[in-house]
Amino acid sequence: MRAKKNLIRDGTTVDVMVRAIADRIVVGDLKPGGKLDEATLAERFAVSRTPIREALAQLAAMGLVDRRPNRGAIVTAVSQAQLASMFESMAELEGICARFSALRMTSHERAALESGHQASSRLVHLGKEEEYEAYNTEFHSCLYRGAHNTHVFELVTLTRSRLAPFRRAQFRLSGRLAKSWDEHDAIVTAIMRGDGNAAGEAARVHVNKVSNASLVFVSGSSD
Amino acid sequence: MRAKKNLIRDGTTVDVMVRAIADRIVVGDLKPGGKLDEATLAERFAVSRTPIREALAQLAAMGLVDRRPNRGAIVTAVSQAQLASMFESMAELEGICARFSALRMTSHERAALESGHQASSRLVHLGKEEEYEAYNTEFHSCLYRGAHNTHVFELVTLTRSRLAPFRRAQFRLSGRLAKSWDEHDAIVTAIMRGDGNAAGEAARVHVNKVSNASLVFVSGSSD
DNA sequence: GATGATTTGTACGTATGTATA
DNA sequence: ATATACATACGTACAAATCAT
Repeated sequence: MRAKKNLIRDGTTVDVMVRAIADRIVVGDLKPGGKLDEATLAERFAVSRTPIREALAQLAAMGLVDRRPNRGAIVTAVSQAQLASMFESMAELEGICARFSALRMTSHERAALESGHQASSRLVHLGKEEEYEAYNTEFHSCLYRGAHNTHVFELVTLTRSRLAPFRRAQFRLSGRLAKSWDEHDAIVTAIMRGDGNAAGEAARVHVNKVSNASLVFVSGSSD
Repeated sequence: MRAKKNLIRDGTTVDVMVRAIADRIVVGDLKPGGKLDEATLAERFAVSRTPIREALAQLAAMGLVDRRPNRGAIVTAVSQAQLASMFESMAELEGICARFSALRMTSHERAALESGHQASSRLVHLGKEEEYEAYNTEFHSCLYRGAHNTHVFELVTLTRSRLAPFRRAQFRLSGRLAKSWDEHDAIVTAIMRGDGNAAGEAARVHVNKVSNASLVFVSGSSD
């Protein structure tokens, strides 16, 4: 009887729904401000309304959807100001992670960070945007883990997931790939030196650059 | 006019349940590690299991309860290490708020902060712990708002609510009241000067002191 | 402004999965 | 290890509220 759920490790149906709906939001399939009809979603995923409701509640707690009593749920429509505040928070949180990483990373973690970073230069030279984006995610995850603070990890992960819908195509801008690597390099160098303040500052600068790129992208689109 | 809505905004019963259960946890009525039986809670609050389930889901998203598939929910049992990481996060977040506050508070906000702070010295001299605690909450809320960053506000509020169960009696320790005021004073002074870095540093120091006091309390008590 | 239609909120029943003897 | 007991997860039914006409 386990044949059905063998593909991916799915705990409960609610979790599957959370990921499914979140994906549709992140991918842009469901647009900010768009209505999320429980019955429609239930039918679309061939489940009852109950798990959909719980999934929406969780997504609301994550901040991805907005849910008003008796009036249904919509994809969270973030204002430009709110978006800016989220990017600013992200920069601060990453700054914290980088600072802590510089002070606390194990030698193994440092080695992994550096080797991954060096290897990524190849992706830059080849202009492999997709692959660099994947590496980039891992790079930042290294910083989050390297901070050795579970709560900061949760906060930065939460913020990152909330920002996800607005970070598409961040590497499409001219020269962002090479610049991103240089900024990573500054962070890595500082961490290797064990210079927490420098690492934090470099990370803040880096994320702020990404933010500006994304904000330009978002405001460029018509909404 | 709907008379009820103006008094308290108790939209849905789920929200009421969230607050009710959260209160019982924060107050210590439900202890970390304690089982949260849906049927029992439903009976206790005279509602069906459905809103209880949704409330538990939300509380799980907030991190106050831990919910394992098919195995029920328990009040989140935080390890000493996790608790330390949360306090550390809190210090960082408050540092960010104080730094931003120093740079961004309106003149009106600055005036309110300073006047409240000066007025609170009276409470210290009179040894009014309860009232000072209430003021202290307001003081920190001022910093959160003064940062003018909605996302940071959410993060710091979330973290604060998670720490709430462990912050009881923080002012019972010898001399904490006067020391707290002095630390506040350093923060306020830096903000008035518009010195962001000094304000951030002062806030971090302040929260770390509170953390140490609370950690001693937690590890000292045997519940 | 009232009424009908649609959608959310709550109650409850059944089955599956987990823990215990 | 098998079976039994029990709590949870999901589905369905009904009530209440919102909106559209």
